[in-house]
Amino acid sequence: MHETSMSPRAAHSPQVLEESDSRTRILDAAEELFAGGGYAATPTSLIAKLAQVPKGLLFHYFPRKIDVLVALVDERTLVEEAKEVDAVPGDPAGTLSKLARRLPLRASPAMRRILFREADTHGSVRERLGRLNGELIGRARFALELALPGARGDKARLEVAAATFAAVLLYQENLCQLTGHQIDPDAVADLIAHSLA
Amino acid sequence: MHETSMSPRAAHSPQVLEESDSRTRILDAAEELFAGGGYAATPTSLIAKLAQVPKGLLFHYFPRKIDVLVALVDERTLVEEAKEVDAVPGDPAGTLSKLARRLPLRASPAMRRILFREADTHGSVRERLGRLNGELIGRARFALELALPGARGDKARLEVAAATFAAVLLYQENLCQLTGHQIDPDAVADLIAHSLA
Amino acid sequence: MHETSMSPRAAHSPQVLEESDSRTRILDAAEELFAGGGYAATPTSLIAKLAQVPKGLLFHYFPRKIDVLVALVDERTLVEEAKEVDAVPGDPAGTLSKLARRLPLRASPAMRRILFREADTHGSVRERLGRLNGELIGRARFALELALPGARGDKARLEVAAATFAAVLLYQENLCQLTGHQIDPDAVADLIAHSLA
Amino acid sequence: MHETSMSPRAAHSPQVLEESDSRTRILDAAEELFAGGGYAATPTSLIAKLAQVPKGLLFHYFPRKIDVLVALVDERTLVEEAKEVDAVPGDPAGTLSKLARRLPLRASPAMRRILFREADTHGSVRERLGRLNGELIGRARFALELALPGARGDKARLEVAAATFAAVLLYQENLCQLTGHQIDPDAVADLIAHSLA
DNA sequence: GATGAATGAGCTTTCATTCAT
DNA sequence: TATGAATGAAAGCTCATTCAT
Repeated sequence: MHETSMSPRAAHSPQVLEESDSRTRILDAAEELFAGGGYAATPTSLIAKLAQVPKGLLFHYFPRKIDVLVALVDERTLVEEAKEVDAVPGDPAGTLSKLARRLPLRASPAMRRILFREADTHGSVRERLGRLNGELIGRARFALELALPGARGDKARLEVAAATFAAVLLYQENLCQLTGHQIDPDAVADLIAHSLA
Repeated sequence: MHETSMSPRAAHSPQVLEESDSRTRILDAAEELFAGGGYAATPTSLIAKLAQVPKGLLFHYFPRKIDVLVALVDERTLVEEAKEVDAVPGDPAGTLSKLARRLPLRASPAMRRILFREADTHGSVRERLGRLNGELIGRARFALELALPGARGDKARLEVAAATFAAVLLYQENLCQLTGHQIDPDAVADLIAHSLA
Repeated sequence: MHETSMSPRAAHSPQVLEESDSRTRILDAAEELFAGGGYAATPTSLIAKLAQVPKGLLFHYFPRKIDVLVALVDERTLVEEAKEVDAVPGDPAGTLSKLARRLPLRASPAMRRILFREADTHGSVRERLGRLNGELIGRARFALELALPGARGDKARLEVAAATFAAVLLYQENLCQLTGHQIDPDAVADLIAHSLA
Repeated sequence: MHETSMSPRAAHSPQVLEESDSRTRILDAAEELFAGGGYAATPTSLIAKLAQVPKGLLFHYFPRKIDVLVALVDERTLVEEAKEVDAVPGDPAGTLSKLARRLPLRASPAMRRILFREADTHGSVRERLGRLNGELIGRARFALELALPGARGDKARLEVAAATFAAVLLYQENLCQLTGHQIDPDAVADLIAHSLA
């Protein structure tokens, strides 16, 4: 409806998904391929082919291959400030469950897989992974503090609980699928809540 | 019977010890390099150089590069049957702590890093990672069952506790060091024990 | 009279001086870069960047890269007719010294370096280098004839003297600086004068 | 005689010219091409083709393209110590002429052309050119000292004469052929001898 | 005139793998 | 079993040149 009524030049307007700009298509392709086969094993030629751009254009935007990975990490793993944590006082299990459900923050599963795989190869990736992990722990800690207003458990135990929950969340998504072992975040939330009771 | 030394002779003659055989040195080098930079980013020439063997010899033992990885996974990630779990009835926290301290099973930290990184690339690696994870969970479950003879918590909760503990152990070793966030396994053991009380 | 500004208009309007026109800036940049790294090793993109013009504009003025070199040679190595040679009769040494001091003719040191380097690659460059060399020899010969009115030495010896002086002048500038060996043109002028005495 | 009596493997022995080893053929090809078109404008693929070796082998011997140039300079521009200079006392002109005829030292004309062209691009090349020039001047000075035992001219003038002769020799070979202007070294030797008389 | 994204051929280099010895 | 020269496909990257705006 919109497309036909606009103009013959509508094909070039940004809202037409099929024709998103080249740079974005390159990053899309790279995200998919890096997540699937790893950075080192993905030739730039394959990225270009999947993105349907000539190989030279890839290097127009990203002078070196590593710049594609860096751009991906810079632009697609933004860890937004935890504006509001949806905590339910007196219900730490439910609070953690809610947190788990909002997890993606702004990094797709593919991006998180990339962060894990390439972390020890490239400094900037490692730093982002650290930030993501830190933010997740911080958010879990904050949520638990709100959910347990009495501050019943000591600080240290809260910290451990937050780190454990973060570990399960990141671990499960990135690796349990590889092994086939599933962990139900809600059950873990429940477990942790019990331990703080 | 012996899996690392093929010839009984080599294993016994003392002077061979210092000049460990070429095949072993190749695997040692590959383990180090694959863990450090990843399989795809490690040239066979570098493996040969680090192992101090000529390039041709590497291909004598391992006709294709992938065979080095497969051999590594086959020979250096053996998950031994949990013959005995050192459980202390009535002390689930201590029991888990003991389990954590014996974790290496028979896969070195380097090998575990390799398993994680290359899991989604090579089927045989993925399968091993699954086995390792499964074995760890199973052992944690069994340990907890022994430590809590009354079977106080229901089966499902025990399972979640075991999976959570396994997740933290593997997560921390493989990724916390990358991010700098430390998790104390003993504190997690304590946390989980509390949740089962 | 004015050699750099082709159009009288540009030469007179004051505001144009600081923003010298794009074409000139391109040639300035190319002269510097070709002299420094050689024609083949200098990318057009670098010329454009140094000239602070967009890449496309360079190809607007010079459709092919080689046209930049040709324009440089055409416009910046003009060998002017030897209108007047400042000869001092009876003082061949002083006459040659004067000639040496006016050497630049109208080719900068950078342009002469370019002529030497690219001579065997591009015909038009080679031809210019030949003209420059010929003109220099001719001028030296003429100067010596004027300085030695008696025509004491035979013609052939005068010719050799002129060629030797030209060789030293061109050689010294283009290569002595590379090797660090200095030749004082005045001393050579003196030497040659003696040989003709 | 030797070849046939040695063994069937004689075909691989070094004295069979037709089958000189790959590394030498690569350097031969590079010398020819670098002298002709310049280092930067010569693709490694062309070197390999002319040398009749696969492209990969070139990089087996010379990991980077520049290493070919460096090897050429290292191995084919040896400046031998001037053991004996063939000086004729009382005949400086003849002495210089003799020197000129032995000029090649051990750098072929092609190698000398390469030294000149690539001198300002690569430090090691520049250094060799400097050494070559210095050695030539030194030899000319020494020859003149022997030829003029009375040390009639002062030291400084001898030095200038030596430098001038060296300049003409190097200049003529590398550049006069480009421009077509010939300088007869014997005539220059004569000229210089006169100036020292 | 001015602009910079787009293009693809070609460049240097890497690398797994082979093979004669 | 041991060796390293040999091989060529493919990788990352460069670059002159075009072209729509």
